[in-house]
Amino acid sequence: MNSVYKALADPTRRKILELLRDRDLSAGEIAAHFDLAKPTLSGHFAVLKSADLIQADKVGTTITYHLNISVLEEALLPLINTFNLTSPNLLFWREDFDEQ
Amino acid sequence: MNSVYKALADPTRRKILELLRDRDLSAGEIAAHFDLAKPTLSGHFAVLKSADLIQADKVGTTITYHLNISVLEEALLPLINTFNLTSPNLLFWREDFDEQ
DNA sequence: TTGCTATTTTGCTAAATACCGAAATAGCTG
DNA sequence: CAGCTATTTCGGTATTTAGCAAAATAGCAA
Repeated sequence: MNSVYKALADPTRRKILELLRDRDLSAGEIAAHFDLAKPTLSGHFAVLKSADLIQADKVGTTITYHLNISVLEEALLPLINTFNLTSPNLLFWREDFDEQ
Repeated sequence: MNSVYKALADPTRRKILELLRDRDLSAGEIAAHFDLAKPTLSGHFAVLKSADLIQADKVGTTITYHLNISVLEEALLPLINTFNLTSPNLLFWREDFDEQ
């Protein structure tokens, strides 16, 4: 998932994801956390959307963004697994589970 | 930390890291895996080095690159922890590191 | 020394990216 | 309808990036 890694390369976008971890936020609420113009943030939303990392839900004139955490997981776990970045027990446990 | 994410944003560099996971490789050996000119690869090595993701050891005329896995860990674990990316069921989605 | 090998540095494009202000879109309300 | 709000799209610039060929560096060996 190259688009996910590209999306994560920018600190503003990582911060947006972090904000959305706590709760869904509108574009304006997110923009309030940054010293950047709204069109700039809108561009970041588009990058995150095209990587499928966030989802937009429009109600009236407000667009609420929601974190798509499973996409982040799907993209990063291959990396984590390739480099054994977590305890190997996890994989062990999973294999045990499989046998049942 | 930002430099690590920037380094990971390019698929060629992710592939280089993946190659170095198995064993240390010289610049030329790495270059043989790609259809890119050597100066281009050399530029990628420089990016990975400045992110401290790899280490260069020169013996004679050969430069051998070594993966600095702890730097990758240190950079990614905050992300993994922030988003609680360790649920074991997701190991089902394991796929080749840079597939698509 | 000369030549060969491994690799980087230089100098240059083309493409991508981040940013902004202004304009456009779209929904709401009086 | 007109005006207000939320957000995006448009058009532009400045910076960064990925790529290459050619030149430079550096070690080795005849």
